Amino acid sequence: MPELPEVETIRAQLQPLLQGSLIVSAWSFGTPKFEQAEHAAGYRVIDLRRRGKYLLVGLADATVSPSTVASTDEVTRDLDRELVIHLGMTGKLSIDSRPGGSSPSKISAAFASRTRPPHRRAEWLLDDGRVLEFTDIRRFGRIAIVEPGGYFELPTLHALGPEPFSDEFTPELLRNAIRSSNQGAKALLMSQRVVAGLGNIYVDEALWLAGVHPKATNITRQRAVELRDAIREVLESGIRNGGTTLRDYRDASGATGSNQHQLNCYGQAGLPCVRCGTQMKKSVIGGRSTTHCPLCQRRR
DNA sequence: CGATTTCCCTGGCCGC
DNA sequence: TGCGGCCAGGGAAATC
Repeated sequence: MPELPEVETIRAQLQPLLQGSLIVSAWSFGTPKFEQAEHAAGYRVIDLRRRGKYLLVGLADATVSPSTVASTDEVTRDLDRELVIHLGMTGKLSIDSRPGGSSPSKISAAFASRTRPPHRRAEWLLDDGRVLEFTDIRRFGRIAIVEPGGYFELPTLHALGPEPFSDEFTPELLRNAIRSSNQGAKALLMSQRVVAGLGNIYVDEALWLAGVHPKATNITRQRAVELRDAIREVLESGIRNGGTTLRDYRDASGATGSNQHQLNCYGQAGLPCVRCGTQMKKSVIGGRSTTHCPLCQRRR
């Protein structure tokens, strides 16, 4: 279940490997959620950015000189398209570096006749013969080609809240959102509208760390500061540890993360709270399994 | 309009 | 060993 730290880990790995590469050909599984991958053919990769759990691959027309690419910073400019990739539950990105042939035509022919594993959903052939591969067992992922910044086709990305590490993400924003909704803290944080990038694991961890009940609809100013800080802390931990691998998650090199060893709340139902010893309780919120400590996370 | 529920998918796991 | 049933869950659509 790739959340912000997992996507950021993958982004950081792929950025130096993909920046400047020309996508000469593309293949997709052919279903609506993946078929737009094919529209990336003929574009050059300018940069890799991330918004929440979305990976944004900046593309420019193939006529753009690769030498101009190296000088681009993270500011979005001179992009002709964006390739949007969401990993869903089981999405993985990898690069096959095997030589695809000795000439461009042989490379293309090899790509066209390539055998693909059962869960491959998209592939992009690069001009040096490498192949960027997208594999997604459960097909909860999503690939789209959009005009730069034109996210209306992807409602969650379109209405995405601020990045958790940005100055825009303030305790006041958090507090106002929680107080002005009946949804409860967890459901709100899961919606991506208040802050971007949290999923089931890191939400449970952040609420536990800050001592906020998952269904809280009110929160003091002080606790809003603590929750803001807790969100940043659990995400930083996730990034530092290369992501959380419970079952499926692998980074772009196929390696597991190690943040699963740092979890204090997610998956701990029935076990004693590591902070106070009270038995952790399981519930269901918005169809997602939820764990919290009834003592540390009281409703107020 | 906001909140809640359902659905999409597949593999792993459990009990019989 | 085989098999039915259940669980996991992000986001979009349907429904309340």
